[in-house]
Amino acid sequence: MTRFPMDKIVALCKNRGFIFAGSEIYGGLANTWDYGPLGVEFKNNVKKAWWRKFVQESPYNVGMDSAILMNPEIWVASGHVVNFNDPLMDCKSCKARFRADKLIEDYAAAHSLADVHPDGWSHEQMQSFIAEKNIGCPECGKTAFTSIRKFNMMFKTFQGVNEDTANQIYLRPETAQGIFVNFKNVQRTTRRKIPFGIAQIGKSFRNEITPGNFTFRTREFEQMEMEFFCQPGTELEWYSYWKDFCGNFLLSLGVKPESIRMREHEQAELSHYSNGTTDIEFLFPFGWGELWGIASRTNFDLKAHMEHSGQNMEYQDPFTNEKYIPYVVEPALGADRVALAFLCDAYDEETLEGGDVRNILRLHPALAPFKAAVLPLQKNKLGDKAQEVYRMLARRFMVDYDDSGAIGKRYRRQDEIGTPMCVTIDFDTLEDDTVTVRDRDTMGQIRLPIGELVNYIEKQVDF
RNA sequence: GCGGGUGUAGCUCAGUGGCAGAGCUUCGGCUUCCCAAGCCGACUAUGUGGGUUCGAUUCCCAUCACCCGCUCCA
Repeated sequence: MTRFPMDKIVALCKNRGFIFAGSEIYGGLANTWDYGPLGVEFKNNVKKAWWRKFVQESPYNVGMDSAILMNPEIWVASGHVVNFNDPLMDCKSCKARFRADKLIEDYAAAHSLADVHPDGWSHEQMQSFIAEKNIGCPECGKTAFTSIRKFNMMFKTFQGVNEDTANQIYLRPETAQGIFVNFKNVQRTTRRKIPFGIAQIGKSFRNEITPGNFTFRTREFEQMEMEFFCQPGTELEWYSYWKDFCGNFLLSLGVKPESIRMREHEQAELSHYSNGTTDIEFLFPFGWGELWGIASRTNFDLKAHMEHSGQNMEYQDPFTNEKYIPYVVEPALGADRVALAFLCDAYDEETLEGGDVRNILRLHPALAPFKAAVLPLQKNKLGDKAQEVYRMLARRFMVDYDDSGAIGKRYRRQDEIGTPMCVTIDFDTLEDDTVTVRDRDTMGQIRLPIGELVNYIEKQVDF
């Protein structure tokens, strides 16, 4: 299978108005990206598809949209204030930078110290362990490190007029907590019985040390997360249910089976609160990258909020009257990331008989920015009729209109932005109200009455 | 944040201490009318800030951005 380099994807995105570099006229701002006219349609379609499968069609789930700014105590309870930072240290000799916990883990693995897990350690503990064991720099072998500096990945800002620490709040580093703190509200108002899930799409912010690879890792990103609440003991069944569900979601939207794989986390790799985690990975141009994390999180989050806020987070089973804190399965997906995956998977170049190359985005019609383009074969005499067809379709779908240049050139333009169907108006259209519908992938053509167009497109766009 | 490299038009590339060039793209016109045809015309650039100099796109410094390596987990 051909993997095209990322440059090609980036170039196409910039040229055709999918994604632009952020703040460009001021020299840019590292790793920020703006979605252009086609990009926003495309990304909205990705989100719509997810929402349809995870909320609209789901017998279990409901949706919500929580605030980005939240009470800072939430991040204390969730562990983000304490744990969401990287303990960094630099080698004084070769200037290489390392995470102290990684150094210790690697050392423990190399020396088969099974009971050494630096996850919960303080900086002092880590520092003295490194000194005690004389752990050296993996680059140059020297043992002189700077002291550990903590780097919290949460963006800080201030609420109100006083910029002092009392007013300091965070931009959320994940959307999940907005769901957890609303668990009772949602359960009560929707009268849901467990099992049920709450889904949310929204922006999150992480001050990553090393973002990069186009929109794969950015400091501002959009998440599509779902927290699924279930009875303790049933969580692993649901965990495997949602794993399959997520995989099927990607395949139903045209992701090539060979482009994705499931990677189950090893026992040692699991977070301390998780009893099962799987990553769905995608083969990006730069290699395999995580797309979708599906984690069985036990009752860690609800329990933490219950203890920290003093509010009861228990659910009472209406049949058995048993009270418990629900267990949670969380499929968390990056919207920008999965959009990028769809783009990489869809990008194709085809060499035609004449030798020239056709660029095609083989996006699933449900995801394509434009569902169809209306093209009059001749501008002056067929323009009115074409406009009429365009207006009719525009009431139902995003459609493009193009009357400039040769017809073949216009087909190519649409191929490059992933438009699945081209509706061509010719002189016969004026006689019998039929049009040519040209297919992006096969380049094949069929003749359809104008009256059947909406239904035809509707059928193609479904998934 | 560290090490190495690169910044000229929307894109791909020329070029010079003294008026900045080509191809493609885009737009307009003519022509054609079912797969990037042709002809005519038009728009658009030395990343940013400072220094040396009579004069800097060119030389120097800083800065910003991008690319390649160390990074992690949406």
